[in-house]
Amino acid sequence: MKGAYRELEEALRENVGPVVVDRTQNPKFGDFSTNAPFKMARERRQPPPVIAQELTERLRPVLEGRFSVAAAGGYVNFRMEEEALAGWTNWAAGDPWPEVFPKSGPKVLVEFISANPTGPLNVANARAGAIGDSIVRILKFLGFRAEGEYYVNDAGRQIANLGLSVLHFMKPDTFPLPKDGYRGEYVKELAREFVPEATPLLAKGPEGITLREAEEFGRKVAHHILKLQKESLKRYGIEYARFVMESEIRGSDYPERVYSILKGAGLLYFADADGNEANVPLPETFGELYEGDRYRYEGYALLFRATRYGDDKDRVMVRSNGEPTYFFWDSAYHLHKLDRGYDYLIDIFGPDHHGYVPRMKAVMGAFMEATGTNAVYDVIIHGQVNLYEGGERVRMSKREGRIYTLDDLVADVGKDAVRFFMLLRAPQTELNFDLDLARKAVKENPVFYTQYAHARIMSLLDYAKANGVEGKPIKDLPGEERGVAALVQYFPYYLLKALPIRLREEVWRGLNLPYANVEGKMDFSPNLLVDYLIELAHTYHSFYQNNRIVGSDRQGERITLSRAVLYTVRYGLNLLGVSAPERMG
RNA sequence: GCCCCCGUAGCUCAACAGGAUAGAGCAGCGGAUUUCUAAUCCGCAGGUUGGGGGUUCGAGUCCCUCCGGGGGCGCCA
Repeated sequence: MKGAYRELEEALRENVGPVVVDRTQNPKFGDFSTNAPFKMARERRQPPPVIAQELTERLRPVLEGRFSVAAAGGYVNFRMEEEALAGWTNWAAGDPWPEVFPKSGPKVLVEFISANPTGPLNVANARAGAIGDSIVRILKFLGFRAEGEYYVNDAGRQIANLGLSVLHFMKPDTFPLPKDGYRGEYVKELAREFVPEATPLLAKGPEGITLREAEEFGRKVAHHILKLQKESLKRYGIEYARFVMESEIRGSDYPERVYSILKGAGLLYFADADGNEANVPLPETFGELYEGDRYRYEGYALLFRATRYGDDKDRVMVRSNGEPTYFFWDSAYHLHKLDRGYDYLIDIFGPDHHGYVPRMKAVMGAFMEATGTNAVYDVIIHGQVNLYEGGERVRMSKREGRIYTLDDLVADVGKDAVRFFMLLRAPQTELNFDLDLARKAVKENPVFYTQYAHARIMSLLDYAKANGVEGKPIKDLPGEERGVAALVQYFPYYLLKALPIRLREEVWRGLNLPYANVEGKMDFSPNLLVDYLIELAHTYHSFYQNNRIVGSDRQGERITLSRAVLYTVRYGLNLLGVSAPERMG
């Protein structure tokens, strides 16, 4: 058995084609509907109601016993037959969700957070983490081979900076704090911990230390910070398939490959200080840009013709002083990803990285064209997070040390509330996070409200067991029971809705059903799943309030119904990274 | 100046690929409790979807334009 939604999709796709199945807005139209007749009207030069009528007659025998089918204007509406719905509910009460979709879909890589290992994770990282991890979980659930990945910028000037900052707090009089140095309380703490590693450097004094030595020391510190970040992530319920170190990318042959691919495609050139293309021939390899540590093309920057791929200016890959840009190393990393054979590569960036997207898309476009690789690359920019407390915006200031970290947030309101709240709105929108509300165990708090539905059912099942009441197969669904049962069947529907259309169609394609080839943006909407869970919780609370379960003449059936809700809420919360507690408080 | 996101009920937000009467929650008002967890439920009220124009059988959704809020525009990361 596959559940009502999947059975309907399959029947429609096999008999009509890749049409859109919707939940009806108004229950009087049934449970599901399709507006396919409107879409087919133009091509077939027939009015939608005529097509709707025809489809209705075609589908009736196919869906016999499962759905009643009715044409209404240009729509075709489907209503789950009571006996069939009873069967699907019995099925849902058997904890079926993990098996609903086969696990052999497209390979997807989702990169998220990738914060610099120079300090604790912050509130924006919490948003990216909740979104990214949830997307990976939902994709896996729907059969995709999805992985989360974290890119660690453990190399370069900022890491040297970190090292020098730590040295400064060890010997403030001897070692000046570098410009753009790190100064939070945590840096002082690191200064206390890293004395043994720093001893040789401290002896050399600020003038005696090379940039490379500062960076090597900084990297040790960075890896320690990364360890702390990993612990934060663990407390936050996020698990990655892997962490990729920038230092390893730098030491691999990927920088050389980036150079050779882009040069081969005629997409690199030297520019003078004014940005004008210079008549200076490119060397054969990336390595030949240097002689030892010396840059051979002093005064000339190496540019990538990003404008050929839609960016509004060409982008610097190696500065005129010979130092490659962040963009260059990131390109190497992304080439590495591309080489690993994913079908979809998704990056989740914060709103401050907005301007960075066109150049990444440009270089990825260039890589794919030059190497003949065919993957979909897209970037999700999530909105910023505003914390509110006591009705006022919580102002943060790095300089004054008033920063609110992921750890603070989790310690304050709990992992579950943070993750739930972070997913409450569409990823690209701004999010107002009400700390007071998140802390409260009241129904206005949607996390609590939803978890309570789960705990309530657990408690009910205990009570039923103690009273010798067992679940019985459902045969009919009178009164409010139907509404509860119907909503359970929407679960896979909302999982699909959380995906961009393109990936939704991949699911059907993977099941060898007709599918639509859809281009377009990779907009994920885990917030729709969140809304659904709140609605399911509400519907159950209402049913529970109005209907006695144990002791009623339908006690066995109502236990079965409650169990169907239980597993659905549990899996739903699990996909959000939120726990499903057995009891509250 | 250019680019991106956002603008829907008093507040926070939905509206799934352009489809049916724009939906929730909170706040407000009125009700329900010898409970299988009232940590809950039921009801009422609340809208010119920022303004204007266009495309369409049909627009909150697409296009143009204006207004407002946020973000980005570096040989920083």
